[in-house]
Amino acid sequence: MSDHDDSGVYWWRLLDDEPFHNTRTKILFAAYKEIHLNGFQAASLNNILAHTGLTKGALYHHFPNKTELGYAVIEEVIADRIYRSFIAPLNDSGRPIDSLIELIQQSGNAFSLRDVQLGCPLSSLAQEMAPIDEGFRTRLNVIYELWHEAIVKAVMKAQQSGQLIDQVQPEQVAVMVVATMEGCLSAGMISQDLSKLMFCGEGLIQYLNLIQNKNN
Amino acid sequence: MSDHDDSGVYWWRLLDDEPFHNTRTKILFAAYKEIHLNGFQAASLNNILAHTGLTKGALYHHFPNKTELGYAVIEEVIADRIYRSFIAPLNDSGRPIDSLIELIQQSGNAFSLRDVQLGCPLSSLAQEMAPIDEGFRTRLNVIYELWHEAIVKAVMKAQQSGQLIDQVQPEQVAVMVVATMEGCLSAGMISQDLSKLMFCGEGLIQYLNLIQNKNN
DNA sequence: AACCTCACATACCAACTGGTATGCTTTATA
DNA sequence: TATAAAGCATACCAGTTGGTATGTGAGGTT
Repeated sequence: MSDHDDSGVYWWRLLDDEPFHNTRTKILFAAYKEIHLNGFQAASLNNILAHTGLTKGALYHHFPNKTELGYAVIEEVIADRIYRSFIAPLNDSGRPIDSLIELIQQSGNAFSLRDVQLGCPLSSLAQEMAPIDEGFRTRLNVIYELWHEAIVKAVMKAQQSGQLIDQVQPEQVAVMVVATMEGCLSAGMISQDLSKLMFCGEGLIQYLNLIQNKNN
Repeated sequence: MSDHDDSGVYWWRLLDDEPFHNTRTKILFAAYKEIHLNGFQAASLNNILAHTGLTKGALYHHFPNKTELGYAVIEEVIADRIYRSFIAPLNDSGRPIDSLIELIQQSGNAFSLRDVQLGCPLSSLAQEMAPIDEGFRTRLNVIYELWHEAIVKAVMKAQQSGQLIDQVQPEQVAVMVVATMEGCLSAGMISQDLSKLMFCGEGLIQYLNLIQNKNN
């Protein structure tokens, strides 16, 4: 079950400048893959080490235990990818809602079938660990809040320049956009159907169009 | 981690007529709870049996292995609860969108804090098992498709009686509604904040209002 | 009464888990 | 150059896992 090939094209592509050369980072990314595939609890330290060629001595030299390794994966790998993929691109646009729509479209198009099959590492970890470990929950929650904040800013900017209809509450839009994006990914994953994911994303885009003023 | 009290009020309340008296069902529901708490892979058969007072002989008399037990939990417990909570209530309304909105509101109000902390058993199981076991994925997908179909019917009915704006595609609305509902639950779970869940739900309701014709 | 099947209980097992104690190099420091 | 510390490797451990082989009592059948 846990064996796999690493040939999948990830939408959160690895960046070239990431320091893969040091042992700690090797373990961190191997752990990220294992966790992404099998979940945290089912992730095997022996598997992680087998993929890196390292041993248990190396692991426990850099991390005190499995739980702290999981925390580090969240803070140093997952947070970074979410930020680069969904938060950073939102900055400073004249028409923030349009650039949000564009971001959703681009994200959707970047998914391979394998990406969709594996699901979103953020939401799957949240589903698994949030109910049973506060350390996981708080660390994952930080990422979600950063994400929300970024969208809130964008919506408020659009609001202030009169691009939105009256009833819109920025925080509500933010929470809903994030929720729907992850829900769309989940729908694509469970159906293993990329078109279903895109279809769902178009629904979200329709919503974002409906809250915009037509006469502007 | 796996110990817990069973005092939580579930929104998918157990119905009185469910046959708890026979051994198979006892195991089934104990397994459901364990899986809902810890996920399937981390669910311990020994824990399940300890909660029922039964032994391994009983379990392996009724189920060939752990995986088949998981399948049975999906088909006989989870499917039933989703159907009763979200699918059956959608039938035959004069104003289907309004009754869908009402269903969303009622569901939201029925959540206790503990319900939200635990998350949705359907989506958490999907996140965990869909990528690594086809048997789980297909069985969970059946539930989602039934859910989608029911909403598609409702939207088409509203469409045919001219209650919706032109751009609406029923299947798109269906996929998005389900996706957003689960995303809202996820947002509530990760923040451990009921108001965030409700807030997200109101966003979805706003969407459902926006796709309705105002002059009707 | 003999027999058989069902419905479990008991005892046990190999495999794997996270974690630890110790040893060995290499590098930095003094 | 002596010494300390960092950065790993090796070997090992108790606990837990899913799974199995066997035993046993009740109920029905002939």
